[in-house]
This record gives sequence, structure tokens and C-alpha cells, in this order.
Amino acid sequence: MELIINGKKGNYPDGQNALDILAGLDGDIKKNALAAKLNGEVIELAAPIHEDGELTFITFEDDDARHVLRHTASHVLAAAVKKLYPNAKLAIGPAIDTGFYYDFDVEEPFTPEALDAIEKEMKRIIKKNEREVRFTLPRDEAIALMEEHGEPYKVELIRDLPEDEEISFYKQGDDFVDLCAGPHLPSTGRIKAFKLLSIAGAYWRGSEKNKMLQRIYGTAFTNKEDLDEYLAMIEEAKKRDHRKLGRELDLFDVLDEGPGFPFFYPKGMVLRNVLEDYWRKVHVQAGYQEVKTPMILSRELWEKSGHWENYRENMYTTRIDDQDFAIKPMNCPGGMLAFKRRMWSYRDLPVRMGELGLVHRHEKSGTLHGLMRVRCFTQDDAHLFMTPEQIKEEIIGVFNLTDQVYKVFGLGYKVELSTRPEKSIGTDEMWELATEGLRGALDEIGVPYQVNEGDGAFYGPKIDFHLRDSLGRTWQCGTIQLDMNLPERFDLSYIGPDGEKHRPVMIHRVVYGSIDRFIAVLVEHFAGAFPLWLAPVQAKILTITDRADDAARSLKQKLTAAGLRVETDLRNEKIGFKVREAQMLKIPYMLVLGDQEAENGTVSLRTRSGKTINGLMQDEVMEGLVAENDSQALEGHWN
RNA sequence: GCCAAUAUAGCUCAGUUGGUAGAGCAGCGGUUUCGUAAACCGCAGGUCAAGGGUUCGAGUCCCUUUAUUGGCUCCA
Repeated sequence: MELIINGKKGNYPDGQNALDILAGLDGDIKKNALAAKLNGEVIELAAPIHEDGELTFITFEDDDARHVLRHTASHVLAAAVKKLYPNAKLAIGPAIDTGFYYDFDVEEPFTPEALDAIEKEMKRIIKKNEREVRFTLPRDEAIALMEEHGEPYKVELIRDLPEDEEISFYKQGDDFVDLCAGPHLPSTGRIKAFKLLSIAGAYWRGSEKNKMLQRIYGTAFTNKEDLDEYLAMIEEAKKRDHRKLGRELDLFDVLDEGPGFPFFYPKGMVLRNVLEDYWRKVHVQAGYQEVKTPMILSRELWEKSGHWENYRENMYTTRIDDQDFAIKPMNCPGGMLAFKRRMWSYRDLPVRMGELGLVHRHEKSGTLHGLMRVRCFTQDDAHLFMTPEQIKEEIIGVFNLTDQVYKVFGLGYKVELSTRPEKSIGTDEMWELATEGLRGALDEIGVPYQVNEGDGAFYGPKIDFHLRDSLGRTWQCGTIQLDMNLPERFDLSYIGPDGEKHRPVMIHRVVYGSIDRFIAVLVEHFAGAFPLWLAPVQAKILTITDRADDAARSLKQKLTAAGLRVETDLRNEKIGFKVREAQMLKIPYMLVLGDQEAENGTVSLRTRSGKTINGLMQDEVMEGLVAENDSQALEGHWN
């Protein structure tokens, strides 16, 4: 069989596989060969076979190869749905990080039972090992074909493609044809392991104004072991869900009585306070002052800031003495007033004013999610006022502070830059200057970042820090927003070296983001097994019999005096039972006291990881605990 | 807000085709004084999310509302 690789003709003898072909190619062509290594095994990927037998080869990294596998699986899903529901209209079906999905317009939503039937049909198609064949058509013929197939969504997609482009399709087996840029696996039999996971509603083209379609999610792997491992991983991840651990570890909860309004219990408050104490410490070091502004402020203020106009629907309001007031959804207007209280000299700048501010927002019911998305939360806010010359340095300062804080917790993060949205206030010049300020700072720091066009705040562009939860979903935590609009609206000024009034530039920023959300991230990150300095209970003293009670009480007193958070368990229970309970509460250290220890002033120390060290002197343990606590270590001293 | 699923004791869950609610753990009361992940016995605990309907009879079927979960949209 003759083939053409990047315009060069070559041979693809029968019986030769992609690996052989790859080995025979030189660098440039090899880069474009259609084969990939997946788990070390080279697999052949779908050759876009033209009717004249011409082949084009493209290479992929492992991730891309998995992508192709999943993309092909989504088309098998579409074929199965079309078989079982001939009236279903096809929308889109891409591969995603964790698998794939396909959107359908069907008369009746899919039921969980339908999912099983679809899965069965997919297995049948895979077993038949149907060939995936690519072909292209000119635009109008492509539209005609999809109209003939009764696929209005596909027609709409083609109409949005560039006019002069050939449209590519894949034919799978005898009768299933789908619009697709490809590539695909050469045949359906290559899908060795897949599973449909869930059904969800999703708007056509992601717009609330459009029809809601039915989306089926699934995942696929090259072998069953990988699939099983993935499914087991999901189950494992569910165990570290902060909503579950929050209840189990008695930290916090969200009750039906207050949807989106979380309760923090004593142990949760310890964690919260540790985070706040640490926050205050690093912010004082970074030259911040702290303020507290009111929770309820007048409607006029929110009109001036623009929030009344832009976020009225999401604000809780109240009336006092026949006047409209709003419960603050943000701290910035209050921050403006706190800055405006006096006259500032350029010598005073930058002014950095922090505030742990409790804000309330009416989030839509369907968006609430444990502590990650709530209706009231504390922002570790700060507003920085500066001259235009200080912008870059201040942004870099905030970035480094955020990086420093995340590192202490061992958290990795993703950086995104969001630019001017459609709904915005301020002049083009301001947006240009602000956006370039952020971009310039990121480039100077040299951190990789993703640009989200049009995703900025209505008053300015922003840099966001995203953290992952246990299931890999990302949540925005830190943010740095350059705001050149509010200083204008609030007529802020400082006196420059020339003795004239000048407009300061403002940065609005958070590091944790929401303390509540950050706690959720931390719980999932550590699976509830916090490092010593964060642990609500750092050590539990367990007695073997009540003969050690006095020794336990005095040890607790000593450790508490040294600034440690210690509890005793003097119950009349067996030591195994006490250990089990402390273990389930993920307490870092258990200090076991029996007759022997009570007599010679030692403890038997047991770590959370199950390691036991007998006969440690109590003073030695105390010193070790204090040192570990002060160092904010992620790893335990005795591990 | 939208699509779907779910809601039974503090927690995790059983409850057959409609016949009037059950287990384990936790809790409480006893007994047990015991060396590193569960001692034994007993007791108590529920307007089956709320409201309405069908039925002789509803935890089971239907409707509405609320909340939760997974997505979508949104997220200053």
C-alpha cells in the first residue's frame, strides 16, 4: 500500500505496524507520524485515510494518545445512542482530562438504566471492531450531508467553520457518520476499557439562553487495570471530601437550616484561628496594616462603587429607618472609605490595608458546594494604594507573598490571567495599562500562566491562583486585581512631589481567597491529617489504667503551658480502643501513660502513622513538639 | 436558576408486589482496671425532609416545596 507522509511517498507494507514505520522515519517526519506510546506500548492511531488511500501521520505524547482514545470512545458513545435513540440529535463530544462526554438532544432525559443499555451497545460496537475512516467534503456538501442526517447542531457547527475549509468526517462501521476534526483510533476494538459515569444537563454551546441538552460522561483507558485503578482512586478521593471529613473530625458543617451558611465547631475554629494568626504574622512582616469595615453600608455607597448596578441580584439588602442598605458582598467600598479618611503624600505610598472581612453573597442554589462555594465567607482581603510607578513591584510583592503562603502548606497552584470582560467600566487606556501591568509582572516573575480572555472583573483585569480539590476540580483561591476604576469613582488622591493631587492606583487582592474555601482545600489536601501546627488537637494523652490519671493531668498541664493543644483520654476503656479513636480523629501524636511511665516520667509516643517509641522522657517530647509546632513543618519529627 | 438523582435514628445503611419501622456504630446506665486500630451486658433513640393527594390502609404510588449530590450556567 502506498502512503504519503508530509508530501513524501512511502510504503506501508502489509504486516508492518506503526512502530516499524516510526523506526524507519527521520526526525521531522517522525514528529508527524500517527503513532504513540501509551504506557510504554506503541499503539497505532487512526490514520486519516482518504479515499485515494493517502495517509497522513501525526505523533502524540502519552497524554495526547489517551486523548485520542477517549475522543474515539465518545464517538462510539454517539453511535450507540443513535442506534438506541434514532431521534437523538448529536451536539458535541470531546475528550476531557478525566475521560470524555457527548451532548445529545433527546425527547426524554436519559435514565440510569438507559446508561447501562447504552454501555452494552457500546461494548457491542467495540467487539465488532468497526473501522474508523476519515473523509472530507467541501463546506456546502458537508452541510447537505448533515441536513440529510437530520443533525441541526452539526449544521450549525459547520456554518461557523471557516468558509474555504474542507470539512472532515469520520465514518464508523457501515452507517455511523460524525463531523469531527479527529484524529481517531483506527478501529473501535482499540478501546480496551471504558465506563459511562454519569448523566448531566448542559446548555448547548455553554449558554444559559440555549436549550439544555443531555450530557453523558464516561472515561476510557487502554487496559482494564488502569480503568479499575482510576475508579478506585475516585472512591479513595471521596473519602477525603471536606464535607465528610468536616463532620467526622468535628470541624464544621453546613446544615439544612442554613443553606450555604456554614457552622464552625470548636475544632474548626482552632484551625481557622491558626490560619488567621499566621496570616496576620506574614502580613505585618510584608508591611500591611489591618482595618475592619462595617458589614452593612448604605445603598448610595454601593451605587457609587457600581456593585448595586452590577450585582444587585446577588446582594442581601435591608432597610433601616426607611433607607436602603446592603450587607457587604465585598470589602472594597469600605476599604475606599478607610483610605479616604485623610490626605496622603506620595511618601506614604504604597499603603497596604488588610481586612479579614465577612462578606455575604446570594449565590444561586445549584452552585453551593460545602465550604467551597458558600453564601457567607471571610475574605483575607487587602487594598493596596500606590503610584503608577509602583504597580509592578507591588504585584510582584503580592505574588511572592501568595507563593510563600501556599508553599508553607505544600500546595501547588495554577496561575491564570483574566482580561477585560464585555460588561465593564473604565476607559480603554486604563484597561490597557492595568492588563499590561499584570502581564508584565507575571513575565518578570517567569511563572507559567493561562490567559482567560474576557474573564476579568468589571472594574479591572486579574491574576488568579487556582488550587485543586481531592477530585481534581480547581477552585479559585488567591487573586490579584488591578483596579483603576474605583479610585476614580471614589475620587481618591494623594499629593505628589509637585504638590498637586494625583490619582492612586489600587490593587485588590486575597491570598487564601476565602478562609472557608481554603480550609476546605486544606482538609482535602491533607485528608484531615494536618501537620502539627494546624492540627486542632496536637497530642492526646491516653492512660492505660486510672493509676496513671494524675501523671496524665500534670503532663497535660505542662504541655498546655508550653503552648500546645493537648487533650487527655482518662476514660475507663482499653488502650486499644483509645488508640483507635485518636487514630480516627487523625491526631498527630498519642502519648500513652501506664504504670511504668507514670513512675519514671516517660511516655510511650505513638505517631499517627502507627510508629511507637517507648520510654521517651516527657521533657524531650515537649521540646520536640514545641520545635515541630514552631517550624510549621509538614513532616512529623518522629516519623 | 437549569437538567438528573437522592432524602429512613447523631453517623453509615436495610426495609420484598402498599399492611403500620430495623441493624451496626455513636450516645446513656452498669460490669470490667485492661499496654498501642473495636471488652461484655442492658437501655434509650425516628411525625420515615415538609405539605398535599390516591387508597380501607402510604416509608413504599402521584403532586408541590425544601435540602443535598453530580453536572451546566454564574462566581465582583
